[in-house]
Amino acid sequence: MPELPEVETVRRGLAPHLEGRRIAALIVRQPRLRWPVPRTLTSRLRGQRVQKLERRAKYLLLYVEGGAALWHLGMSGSLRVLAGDAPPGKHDHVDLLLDDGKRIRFTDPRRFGALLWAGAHPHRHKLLAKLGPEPLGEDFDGAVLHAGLSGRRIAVKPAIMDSHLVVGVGNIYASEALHRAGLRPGRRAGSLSRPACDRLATAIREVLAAAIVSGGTTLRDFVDGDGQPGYFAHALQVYGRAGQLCLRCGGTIRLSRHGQRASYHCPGCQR
DNA sequence: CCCAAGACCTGGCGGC
DNA sequence: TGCCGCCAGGTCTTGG
Repeated sequence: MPELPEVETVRRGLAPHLEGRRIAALIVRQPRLRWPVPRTLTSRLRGQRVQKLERRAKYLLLYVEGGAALWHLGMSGSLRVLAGDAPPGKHDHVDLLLDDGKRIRFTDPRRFGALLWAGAHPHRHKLLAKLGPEPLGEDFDGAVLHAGLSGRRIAVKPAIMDSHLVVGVGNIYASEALHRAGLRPGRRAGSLSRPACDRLATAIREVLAAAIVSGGTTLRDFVDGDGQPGYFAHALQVYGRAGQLCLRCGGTIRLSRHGQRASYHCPGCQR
């Protein structure tokens, strides 16, 4: 479900509710997520004041005194703010209760999400230590992309989805960014010229930034209220549009597959 | 090191 | 209706 823009929007929606508040309790109804939720997490968080809610890649980092908890939404996870008591549904695995009576509820039907303790130096945690640069940060550009892709024989699409190269490019935005850059998803990663990498890096940044802007309106309603999540609210140019016309050149969007994942591209304007 | 495939889960959909 | 196979926005782990 959540790609980087969604996770960032959730962070922005949640942070004002969390930061500065004290955690009254952590209720874990279903500890069996991607990895078991540590039994000790409850006592680590209870009574602690939330210092900050940060995002790294698609992970949320909940900082308290002594360290940070690491929260990942997986493929089907969501977090939302509830005002008070509300009977949990089948997939409402975790509640974080705050001292003002609010309840942060984690729902995740597929249980690919994770909730872990990352310690006093969370960025050194195994899951974060080897991640590539943030796509919207200063450490990511065409040069980094070019260096990371050179010599690689795999298709460029799965290559840019590898979080060791750059984080936060999920299946939807990989297709969208390649379309924006005019590159076929099946192109050998190592065949991209430096200018092509410049275009692709820029496209990745623009696509993600635009999704954060548009996601901010739809997803915030979801986090705070009872609207529907706005994952498809963005103006997608190719993703999910097989057989339809390309909005740029009028070609017909094609569905292909790289690895096990669906890719969409326009043969007319992507080389 | 590189790459492809498998693994973890549930739910929704189309087809018979 | 019911069952079956396939698909889904992630990403770590394994095996060649």
